[in-house]
Amino acid sequence: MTRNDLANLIFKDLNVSYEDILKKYPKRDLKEGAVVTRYAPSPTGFVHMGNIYAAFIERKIAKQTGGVFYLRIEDTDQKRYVENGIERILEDMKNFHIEFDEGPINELEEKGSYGPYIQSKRKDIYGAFVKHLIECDLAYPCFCSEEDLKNMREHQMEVKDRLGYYGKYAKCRNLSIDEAYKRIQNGEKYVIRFKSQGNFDKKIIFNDLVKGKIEFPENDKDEVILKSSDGLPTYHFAHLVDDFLMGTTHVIRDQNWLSSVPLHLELFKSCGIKPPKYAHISPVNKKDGDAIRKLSKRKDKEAAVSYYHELGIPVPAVIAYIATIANSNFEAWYDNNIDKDLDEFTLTFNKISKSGPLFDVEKLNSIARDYISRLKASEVYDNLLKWTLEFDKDFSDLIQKYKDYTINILNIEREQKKPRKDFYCYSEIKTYIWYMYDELFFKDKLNYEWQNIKDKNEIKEILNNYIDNYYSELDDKDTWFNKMKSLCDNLGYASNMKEYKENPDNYKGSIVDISMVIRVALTTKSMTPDLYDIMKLLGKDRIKERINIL
RNA sequence: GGCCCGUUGGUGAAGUGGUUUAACACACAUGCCUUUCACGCAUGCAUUCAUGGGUUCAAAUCCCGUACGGGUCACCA
Repeated sequence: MTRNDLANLIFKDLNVSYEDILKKYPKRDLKEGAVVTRYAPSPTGFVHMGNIYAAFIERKIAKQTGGVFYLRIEDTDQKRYVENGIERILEDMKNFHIEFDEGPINELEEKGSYGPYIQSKRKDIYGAFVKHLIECDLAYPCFCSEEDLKNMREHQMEVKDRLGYYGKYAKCRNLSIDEAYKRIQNGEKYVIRFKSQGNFDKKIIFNDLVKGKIEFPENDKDEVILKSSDGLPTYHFAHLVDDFLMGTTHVIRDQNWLSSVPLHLELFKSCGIKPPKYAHISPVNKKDGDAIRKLSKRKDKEAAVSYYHELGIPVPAVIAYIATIANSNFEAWYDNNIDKDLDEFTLTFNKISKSGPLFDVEKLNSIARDYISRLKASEVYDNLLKWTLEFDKDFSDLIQKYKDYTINILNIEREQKKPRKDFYCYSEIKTYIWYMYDELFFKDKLNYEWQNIKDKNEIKEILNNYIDNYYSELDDKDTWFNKMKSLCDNLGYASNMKEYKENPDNYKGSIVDISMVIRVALTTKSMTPDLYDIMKLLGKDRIKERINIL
């Protein structure tokens, strides 16, 4: 028996060879400096902000060098499969402007010539590689049962030895070819393990693009590379094969892979393949009381992609926030280049947080508020319409019926150097402007937020006097304000704030109180945008109507 | 337990041996403003960079120890 016989027995159904595959996947023809990255999720269909953060970085790094960014589905653990998982991933990514040059485009089809991009469809490819390794005496079948491994681990803990399948613990490593052959023929279950040549007492140094120089002991564990349960490779082996064949130049992945780097480096080395560059990024964190922990899809509502969609937080703002936590210098760039495309910003590895950014909803909201404030009224209208169509049908009917009117409302104190920053999301808008629609204003019992002046008679007197003797729709803002002052003088309220502050006892109140009465009467709210504009949009008849119901 | 990584204000952070008496932004507080709130403007908010020691004329920045936090040690990715 030779190793080749053993390899042939294990892969008797395989009809591609290692050499065939190498020929089938040529090196990518890229220009100097072009980077190839990938986003490689399990097909659980669940995308959360941590994924968006990682994918954003992966895509950005590739695209800014004129490289390739592709999607690879890592479904070697079939337990993780979720119906329509791929399509959901694709959709969420697309919503955050993360698109792939290559990869699956739905459950069945894909684009790009380095596929298949779904690992479960690459079984033969992995097989050919493993077969090659067995022939080269770099891999071997292992018949240890789960029970055996458990016992081994317990023993190791007892004698305080390093955990794992290595050195003297690697029992199947020295099985003769004949014995292995026989046991396989007898139908015994086995996995394929990598035959490590490493020495734990020796150090390797590698340069992580985010974390910097890191020193590790060499790998000496004979890790499983092919599982017996489904014949699919483990992550480590799929990483080697796929990232090599697909031409990944930079592997950007979660830092939980950092400690596997010695293994991966050895895998590449034994296969005579140049390893990719690595960048290990820390997960997005969240402050939970005093503790800092990973952003959790179960505990943190803001971790879910749907949170932004349902609230109507503008996607560009979320992306801008992601960019600011990815590279802190982005914020300054963004402030100075608000009109430029985000793709013009250059993301750098050494500015990526080593310890993991803290997700801060307040900060995100601030960016969103700022973003919406810079939009034109018509753009806000379009976005608002889109949101209401999905989440608030009644309101969407209303704003469509009064389209121009709505745009005018949204335009109050907008499209100027320093626009108002009232809302950070589209779901908030209704609570700010509902009173501008008679259909909503006269619908339910109103809850007026009266301030200093609460007396109904006083209020009515002020309002009637004002509407009958002062207000005209034709007035410009200065005239409007001067008339307000005259009203104050007439009723014993101070029209000049300075004088009022000096001698408050000389007056019943000030122009602030008078303005407030008018504001609350017309809107019920004590907080609104510019009163002059509101009144102008309402028109005198509707103003009268609102005064009369008091 | 072994092996790795990290630790600058309420938060994100800038900072890579010397104009750093630690930038900027968010948050917070106070004040100002010919209409409240908001916006805006102004001011305040780390004598100090987890901690102890060392190197140096000089350290947040380099080295060592300690503490705390995180990761990993699966036929899961």
